[in-house]
Amino acid sequence: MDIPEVNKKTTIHDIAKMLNVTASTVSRAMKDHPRISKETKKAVNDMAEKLNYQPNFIASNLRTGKSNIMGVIVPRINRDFFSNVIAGIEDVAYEAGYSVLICQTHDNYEREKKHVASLINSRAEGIIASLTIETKDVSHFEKVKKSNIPLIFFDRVAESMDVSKILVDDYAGAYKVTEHLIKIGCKKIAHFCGPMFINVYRDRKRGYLDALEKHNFKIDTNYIIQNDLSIEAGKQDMERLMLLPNPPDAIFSSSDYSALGAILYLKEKNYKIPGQVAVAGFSNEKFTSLIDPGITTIEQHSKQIGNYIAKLFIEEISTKKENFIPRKTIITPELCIRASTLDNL
Amino acid sequence: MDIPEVNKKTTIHDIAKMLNVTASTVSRAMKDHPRISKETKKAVNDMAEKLNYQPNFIASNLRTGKSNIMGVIVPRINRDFFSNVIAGIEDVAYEAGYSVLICQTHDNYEREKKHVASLINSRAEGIIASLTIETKDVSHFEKVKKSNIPLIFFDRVAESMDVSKILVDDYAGAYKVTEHLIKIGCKKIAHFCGPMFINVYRDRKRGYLDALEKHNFKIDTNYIIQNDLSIEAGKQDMERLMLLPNPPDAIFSSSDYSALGAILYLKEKNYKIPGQVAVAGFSNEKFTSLIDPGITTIEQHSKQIGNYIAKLFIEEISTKKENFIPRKTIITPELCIRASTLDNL
DNA sequence: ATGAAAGCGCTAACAT
DNA sequence: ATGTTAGCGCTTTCAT
Repeated sequence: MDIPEVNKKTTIHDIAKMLNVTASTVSRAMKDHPRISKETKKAVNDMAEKLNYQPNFIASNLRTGKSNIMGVIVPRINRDFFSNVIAGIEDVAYEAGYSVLICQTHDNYEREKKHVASLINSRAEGIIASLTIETKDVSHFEKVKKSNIPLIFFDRVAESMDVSKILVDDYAGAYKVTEHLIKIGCKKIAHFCGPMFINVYRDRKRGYLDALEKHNFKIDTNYIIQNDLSIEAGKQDMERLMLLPNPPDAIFSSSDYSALGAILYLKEKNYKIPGQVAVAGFSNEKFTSLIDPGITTIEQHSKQIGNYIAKLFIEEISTKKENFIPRKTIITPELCIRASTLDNL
Repeated sequence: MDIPEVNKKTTIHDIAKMLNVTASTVSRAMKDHPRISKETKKAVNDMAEKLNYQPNFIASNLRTGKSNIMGVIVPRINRDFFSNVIAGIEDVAYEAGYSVLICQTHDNYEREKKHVASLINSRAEGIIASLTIETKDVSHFEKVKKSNIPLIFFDRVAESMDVSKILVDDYAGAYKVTEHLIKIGCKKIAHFCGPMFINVYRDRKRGYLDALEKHNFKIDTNYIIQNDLSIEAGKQDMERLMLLPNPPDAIFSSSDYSALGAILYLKEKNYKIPGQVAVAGFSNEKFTSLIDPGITTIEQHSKQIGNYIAKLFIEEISTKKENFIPRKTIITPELCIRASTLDNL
């Protein structure tokens, strides 16, 4: 009463048996090995086709110790910055024969830990990561290093770790935006920032503060608000700011999303943007150019960052470990001036 | 001159040797096997920790024939619809112990073929896919079936294939939008559609046509334009429409992106929206609620679709093949009325 | 409660 | 140009 094993997948042994050769020959024929005859190759490929043979990557990976997998861990895939970086990585990776395994943490620390463990256990050949907003302890990434898996951080990086990092010059970006706001005549420039243990938010705040100081502005701590940088937070905190006895005439937000929230609030209350309040964000999310008014923001060259990371990864993999020196690369971002800060007079 | 093998990864054999037990015992101890003593388990786990042991999923997968991988293929990950579906899949999948392997095709047919092959070869336990805009020949998906890998399509599906499909009722969505435009007083309703070999665009067009007929509208083929549904296409074709001798007073676009393009053009030329032209899209992309005017569109319940797909997948996997009957599920979408169609009088 | 042994499917060094 | 053989790291049946 046994059901015939119709479900069993074809292996190279099945092909070998049919052709009266050995598995090695089949294996070699499939990889176009130079000293397998043309006829054998054809026979093998035809038989493979006929039997619907599907090579088993798992077996091959186990044998060769190579998985050809590049793991990428990002907070979320629907942010333009991250999806562009991923697209940039993919282009280079596919070209070089790697698969890209995309993992999103949804900014959840536990999920980040799980993804990292899973990538190590799946023998990913390298891990590219941007930290969650919650990540303080990076011991899970230390394990990656210990396992001799190349690790590259970008954007939200673990500064304590001795690995390659690709960063946007957040300080310079923030400085440029702030200086631009000063130039168009803003006198009371507020700032939304994220948690200070994240490098990007810390650096953007520093850029903001330094630009103000450089231009002899007095720092008003009431104008600096830390929140989760969501649209909702932008709305609420913009309201808080506008209800101050001395409300600001500009807001520089560390995120386009909270900048958008600010705009939504200001429009609802019929403030003029710019005029009464100028608004600037950070990241050049697609929507910043679509809404009215367009939001002044910072372009981070995300796709090029992705290309660069992937190239760096391939370089690191193909360099002997002891000869590879981790490097920090800083990309200079660009100011995109749009209607939200065209003039504040 | 030999470099000591410091790079070699710890295996269960190393742990076994250290503890004077066998690999079987270590393997069992790690999986909390009932008849391994508490002490042995503790010793094994401690030693594993000490030697920085990382289980090799590849070896384990090869042995058990299970990869625990759910492959998801979508055109692009930065569309809200797809990223929400993915998030919905992830929630259920992780809960059930599966990893989700996200693949994006960028609407490129060759990439779709590669992803499919790669998922088969990596022994993914199931594939969930939404086709590229270019896909006509689905023989690569036939191979998935032949390899006995459960396959589920959603949104852009291969109708010819006998597998489970989850669809939004595009017809009903389009019908609702069109009827809504009629109700607010539009007399000349134009339509942007995508390629007719894609089910969703065909169904949306049918819904549009049927609603018009139902209300005794004469169909004007000049008002129906097929394009790639991008922002750019929306701009250009809106211009074409407005330059007709008898321009439309409403546009229903099969995509939010081309609806946005239409709005950008209309705003630039100072048409009143609505008033002169009402605009509606499809998909409820986030930006539709953010721009001014908000765009009337169709919400597809994307996250729930993801949850549902993942559950269906798990059901299919855990059902004997001969007992599983593929089913088609149709989700009813919802009309979201926003400022762009509030009234056209 | 633990050990011995076989094998998942593939590759590659070493034959011939 | 092809065959032989061993083994990647793990699981699991059968044995004790």
